[in-house]
Amino acid sequence: MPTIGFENHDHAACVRTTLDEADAQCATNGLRMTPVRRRTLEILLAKHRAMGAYDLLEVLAAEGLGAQPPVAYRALDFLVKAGFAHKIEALNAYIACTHLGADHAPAFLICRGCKSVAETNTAPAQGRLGDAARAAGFVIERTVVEAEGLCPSCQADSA
Amino acid sequence: MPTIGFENHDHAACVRTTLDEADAQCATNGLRMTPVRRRTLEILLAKHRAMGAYDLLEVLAAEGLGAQPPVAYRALDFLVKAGFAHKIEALNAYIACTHLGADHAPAFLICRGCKSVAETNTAPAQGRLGDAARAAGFVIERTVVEAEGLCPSCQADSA
DNA sequence: AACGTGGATGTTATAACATATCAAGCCCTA
DNA sequence: TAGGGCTTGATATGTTATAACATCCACGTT
Repeated sequence: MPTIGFENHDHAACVRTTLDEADAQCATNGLRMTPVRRRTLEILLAKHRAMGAYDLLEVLAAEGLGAQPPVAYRALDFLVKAGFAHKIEALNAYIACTHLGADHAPAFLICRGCKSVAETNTAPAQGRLGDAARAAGFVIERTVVEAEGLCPSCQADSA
Repeated sequence: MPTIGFENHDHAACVRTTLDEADAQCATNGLRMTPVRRRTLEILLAKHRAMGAYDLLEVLAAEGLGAQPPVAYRALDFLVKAGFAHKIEALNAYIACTHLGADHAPAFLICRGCKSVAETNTAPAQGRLGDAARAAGFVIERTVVEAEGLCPSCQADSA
């Protein structure tokens, strides 16, 4: 599973195939991919960046898809629960999943220069965190792993 | 470095020695441990739980130490920058550091049952996250590692 | 076709978290 | 004792998130 985020790629295809995959997963799992939800995912995919709920809401509102905060939060909750998007806790923002279909514990590399976010993955239960949890008798259900720093191009800029 | 949080311990002593250590570090590093800052740390230590900035503010206000949000946020910023406290991103809340003095990359075990938080540590740059960062050319400056789940006593309760 | 159920959406309001800004005070030190 | 820099006081506002309740719509049953 590659780290996706800082390199270039065929973006239109990436959006299309991910939407298709999400549709397929909804069909398989009995989830309802409604217009607001689908458009929300599409916006996140197209932007390819972490977006605040209100940034998203602005776009939805301009398209007549609902102008109140709960609309955006409901759509995001759905996408996050379904695994189609992730919340970046350090930014209070949301981003489309780039590893759709893979059962993964996501981790993020967040550039403080250009605000881009790359998704990769971890196996937190296998490292020192897992050791500590086992030692404490703690059962891990979900992990948040985020690294802030500088992406290659912002390192070059600051040099 | 042990994981601190779910087990019992001599709490009064833990508060006292940590405050002393923080005072000592301020003296060493030319930081100013003012009344608001010291009391803020003491409250966090005594509570021994993640607290929202407004929970904290309520306590400070009752003691005449400043009733407006910036007072709490400034004190928390100072403590976080000094390494005396940490922000739990997944909760938008703050907790006193239990590993004061150690140069550490903190990690947290957050119980969704009783809301208690245990601090442990990680070496994120050494695991898969570090591998992914190196492969992407990303330089990590700070990491957020948080695990949500159930502590031993809440597992027992739900069984 | 009528009906009931459950999920999804519309809408209002408000809670919770966080910061910008500017004025005033304190402390060191030269 | 004057100046600079950090700290605090105070007002206002910005940002993120949810509670609560009404309405709608798809779907399966009668």
